[in-house]
Amino acid sequence: MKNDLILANVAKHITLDQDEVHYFTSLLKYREVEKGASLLKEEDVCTTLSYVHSGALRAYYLGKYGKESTIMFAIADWWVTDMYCFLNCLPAMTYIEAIEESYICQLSKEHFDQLLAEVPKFERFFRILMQNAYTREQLRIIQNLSQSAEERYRNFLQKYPLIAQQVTQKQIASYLGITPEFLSSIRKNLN
Amino acid sequence: MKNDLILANVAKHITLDQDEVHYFTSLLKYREVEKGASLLKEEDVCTTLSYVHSGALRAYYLGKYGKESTIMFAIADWWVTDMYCFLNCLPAMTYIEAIEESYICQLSKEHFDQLLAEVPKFERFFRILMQNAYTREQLRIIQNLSQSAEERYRNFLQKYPLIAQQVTQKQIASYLGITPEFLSSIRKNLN
DNA sequence: ATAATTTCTTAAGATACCTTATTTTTTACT
DNA sequence: AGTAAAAAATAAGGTATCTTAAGAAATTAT
Repeated sequence: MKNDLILANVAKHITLDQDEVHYFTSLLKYREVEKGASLLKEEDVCTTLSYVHSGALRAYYLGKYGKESTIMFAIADWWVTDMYCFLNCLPAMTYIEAIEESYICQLSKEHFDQLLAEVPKFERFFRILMQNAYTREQLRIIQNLSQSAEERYRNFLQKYPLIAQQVTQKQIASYLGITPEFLSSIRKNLN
Repeated sequence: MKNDLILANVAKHITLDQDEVHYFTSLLKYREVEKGASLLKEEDVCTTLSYVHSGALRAYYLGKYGKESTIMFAIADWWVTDMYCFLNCLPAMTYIEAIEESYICQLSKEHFDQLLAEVPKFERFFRILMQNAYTREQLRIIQNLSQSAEERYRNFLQKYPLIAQQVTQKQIASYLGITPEFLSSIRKNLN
């Protein structure tokens, strides 16, 4: 059934008994998000953590003069939120939008806290989730600091081939920190 | 005594009873690192997580043509390691060196795993540590993508005033992703 | 299907940031 | 204290990447 995917995701790191499975799934709310719709807007208090069941979302920061910087793409089996604002119950600094029709599964901050209190195994689960997120972001920083735009683009294609197919070049450019025009010229010179 | 600092750090997020305190501290190894000495070199298997009791360390990546990119500075009360390689028992991708004479306290990977198994509260502690590291790195990515070098420098000074005093401009430049010459020219034009 | 938007490409000129080299200043060593 | 080494400043010329603008291609909406 529909909980299979998220339960398999959890089972990668911890083993739940039946009661725990039942309790955990009772906290989840499924939701459909149309292509182009916003899940989170800047200044909305960010109250939910989302698991992507299907589709694709994009988290981005809106800078001065309307310049977008893509923070992450989240396709099936990824978790996404404005983590800092979620954890601290603050208005979001970022936007999250669906770049395809998506089906997601949400855990509110309240339920997140309850879950950690009731089923301490989830401390382990989220420790590993945060660990992976941290090391991923750190690698991205290293690459942003040490590589040229072309190298970063090649890396992106290699690391996220599925995402590369689902998103526009404009969005990839904003993830790499370059303009779409420059990405276009990189692509032209690739071979 | 010497464990006070690290215990206060732990106590920010979890409360230990006396046995747990005793067990935890029994796993720690204190170590002095001279200014300029390496704690970790690329290709060494990264087997320890370090808490900085006093002094200052710097983690950096060594890129093509010998270009250094500073990943993080760690002053008193910070934790530092090559997290990805520590967690996965892999040869390090980065270097860690003391930029001042430092006194650190180390937890081996083996003891780290034991600690999590024996005292599950530490899952919570490290979940929060990883969370904070993740959100910090994410903010850094947003700033790297959206701000000019001058803005990033101003931010750095504001966010890490203590670190700014302890490290050289060359090191700050390599943290910001610019050359020391360019940082020098930014500083000249600041007022 | 057609029109309307949005994305992608191309190209010329602009700018942020880099490279190299030299001098001055600060720090480390005996 | 004096010397060697490293860091910081300065400046000229170079390059990666940006800006602007226009047209072609693809996607979306009517």
